[in-house]
Amino acid sequence: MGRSPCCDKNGVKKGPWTAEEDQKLIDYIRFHGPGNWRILPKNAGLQRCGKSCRLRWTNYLRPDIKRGRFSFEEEETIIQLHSVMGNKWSAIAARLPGRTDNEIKNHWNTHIRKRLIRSGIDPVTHSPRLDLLDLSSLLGALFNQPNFSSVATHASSLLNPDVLRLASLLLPLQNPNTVYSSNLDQNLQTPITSSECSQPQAESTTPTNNETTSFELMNARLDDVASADVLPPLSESFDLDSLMSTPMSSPQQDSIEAGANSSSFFDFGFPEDFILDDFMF
DNA sequence: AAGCCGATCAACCGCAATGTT
DNA sequence: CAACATTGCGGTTGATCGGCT
Repeated sequence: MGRSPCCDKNGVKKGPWTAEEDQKLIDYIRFHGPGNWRILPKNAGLQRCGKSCRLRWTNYLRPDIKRGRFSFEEEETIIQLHSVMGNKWSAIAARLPGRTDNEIKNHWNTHIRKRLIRSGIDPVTHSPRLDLLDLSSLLGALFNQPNFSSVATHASSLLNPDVLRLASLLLPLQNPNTVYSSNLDQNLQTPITSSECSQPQAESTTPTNNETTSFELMNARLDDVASADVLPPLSESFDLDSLMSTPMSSPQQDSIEAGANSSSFFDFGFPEDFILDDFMF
């Protein structure tokens, strides 16, 4: 036996409320007060489920509801509260007089969340998206260190080892002072805009060697640079998805897409011999 | 003018917590 | 204490609208 329905589905209207229905509900609650939602629709002469009446009242008809656009201050408050509370919309709404949890949730999902993503901020953690946004800068600085091995030891505890290995492959291992480093230095100084990211950048990043890129060769190559105990071999299950999502708390697809759009990760430029499919197992 | 598409938001659904018998 | 009812909450859906082609 499943859970009994909250109301009898037969004869119960669904969908948008009419002005007449709204008026009936308002009149009833004005006289009797809210509550007893199960019997309310019958007493008020409404062909609605009690749950639907409660929702309509709390989210739309309540006299203390403030409607209209969210002010800048309200948005900032929501962001602040969300960073502490997460998706506790009712708790956030309790601190924003006149706003309902539903309204705040909708506004978050349609406006604020997208704005944060565009700004390179993870809307879940409220931290800068270091994994994608500044990965090239981070790794550029890392690989240009003269004492790379010791730095990598520390970095490997912070980053997905697969990221480090892939980045190692993409960097000019035999000649670290080629166009790659200048490209990376540039990245350190100038943030990449999304429009810039969409531009192909292959011409300045083409390596000269024509080695084939296989899984084994990759590991062998990396072993020349960093000792194996610093960087473990690429895991068999490694793929770009894991790389893209590693430090991110939210697996939501559009976060990934937005991150990729604004990311400077691919500004390394792939060597000609780099076969992306080699990473797709 | 018509069709498509993305954004928005009201409303719904399912589940969990809480209250009542 | 168990069973059931009610309420609250967060995620999701779908109708609507406006911009674009």
